[in-house]
Amino acid sequence: MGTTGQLSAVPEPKYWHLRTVLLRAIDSEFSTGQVLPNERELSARFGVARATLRQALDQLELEGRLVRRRGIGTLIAAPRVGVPVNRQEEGWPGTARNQAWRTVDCTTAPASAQLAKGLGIAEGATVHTVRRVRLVEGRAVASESLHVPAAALPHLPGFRAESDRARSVLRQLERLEVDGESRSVELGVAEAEQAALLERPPGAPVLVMTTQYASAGRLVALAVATYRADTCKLTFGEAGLVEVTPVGATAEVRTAS
Amino acid sequence: MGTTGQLSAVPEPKYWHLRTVLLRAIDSEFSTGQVLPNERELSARFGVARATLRQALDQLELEGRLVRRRGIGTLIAAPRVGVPVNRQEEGWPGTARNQAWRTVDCTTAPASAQLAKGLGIAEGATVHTVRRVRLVEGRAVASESLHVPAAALPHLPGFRAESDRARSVLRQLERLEVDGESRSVELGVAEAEQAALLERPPGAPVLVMTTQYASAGRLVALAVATYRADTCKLTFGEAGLVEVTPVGATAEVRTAS
DNA sequence: GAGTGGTCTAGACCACCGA
DNA sequence: CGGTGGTCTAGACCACTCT
Repeated sequence: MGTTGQLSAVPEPKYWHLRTVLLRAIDSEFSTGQVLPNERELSARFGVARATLRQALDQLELEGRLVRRRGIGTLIAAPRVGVPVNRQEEGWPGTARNQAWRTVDCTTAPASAQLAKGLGIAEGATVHTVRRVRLVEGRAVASESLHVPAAALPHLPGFRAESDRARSVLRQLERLEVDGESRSVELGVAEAEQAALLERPPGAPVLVMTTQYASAGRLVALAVATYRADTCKLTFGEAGLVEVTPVGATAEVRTAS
Repeated sequence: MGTTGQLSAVPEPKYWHLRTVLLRAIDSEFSTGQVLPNERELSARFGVARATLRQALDQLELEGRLVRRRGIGTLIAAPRVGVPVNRQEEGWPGTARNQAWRTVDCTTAPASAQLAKGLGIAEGATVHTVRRVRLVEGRAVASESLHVPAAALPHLPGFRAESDRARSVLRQLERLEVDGESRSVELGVAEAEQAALLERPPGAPVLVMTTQYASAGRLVALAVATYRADTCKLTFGEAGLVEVTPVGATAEVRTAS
């Protein structure tokens, strides 16, 4: 005994310790938008390899505390914006005067097996798909694919320009009196296409929200929305019982011991 | 011109390309629980450094497609389980015959500034905190801190054993007729303590769900729950309009082009 | 002990940004 | 152009698990 004699129960990895140190520094000594020293200097200052330092920064970026911009530097991130996902706030029926969504394109095609299952229809049935981007303060925070079976929209006018068709689909949906919805949220990463729409590199973490809309007991739409996980906090429920909860996301909520 | 002459618009990083290749392989050639070849062999097979291969595996793990176990290997992950977060399903009022939650401990202490703000009470006011772990099929999927101002529980009996006090707090809350809730979900990473409860290493990605419960227009509880992002998909709303939507999390929902 | 994933290093080159 | 973060390499050692 004594060869590796240590009292340290589980020697914390360097990068994790570094993360903690940096997190404290961020909380106490820096403010939003401020740039950190560059990675080469930080790694030297802490006496670790650059890769190790980067591992710590990766964590903090995942937590939404840092933003790294190629060619610029590493900045302190602004607190995440709360994005309401109520049906009303979402501006979904009510497209008219809500600038929060920008339509990208609209396609009509037979449903894939996967999509058919999600919509509860037969594979190959015709489905309209509207792709939209959600904007908050001018920045893209989410991209959504809204799938609507053609069968659910009996009165859709014939051929039109793409942008017109998108509007038609949304308006028809609005008239359908959606009376129920079922949502799920999980973690994902942005594929190339999504990433481009969200102005992020491929592989960026996203919150994938899948919503089934029902009308008169039947599914009438399936929406798959990917929200930037770095900048977004999804908010549900009766809008704002009390103002946004600023309780630390990751940091534990502690009462004095 | 011609010095770096390439037609490839944006040369995809190797690790991202690798991820795509591996993802296809996972989808087509492997099934849940199966183990992949080890990292050294895979990196050799693809002709990349091990670190690069690991970067690709990191992505797939974040997407919940792989599980890596030290000393064992890299396995194909089971599909994420849908975890309902309705008030009923949550077994929150209704603690009695719901085995889904296991109480860890219960403390009573003055509220920190942060916590006070989240609860809309004065800093230093007494708050009961019940920590619980949510189990699904015997596995811990979430850990929750439920904060309840003492002022909201007028009839709480005096001193008791910790486990008894936890029960009392929950039962009192149950009688309070919660009539509203406001939730938010964001991405975080597990700190040491959470990580231990969730049987995950520190830094593991989690979905942080913050819930404010109201009764008669007043906030009566604040819950901060961290769900394992690797294995969980949070499901909201009128439980199951249709069965679970198996639409790919990250994979785009595509209609034939 | 043999095999696995986890951490860490020291260095290189690239892509992007601003001056 | 110089400075930044992003990618990639080849190697080392550690912690863990199973046999």
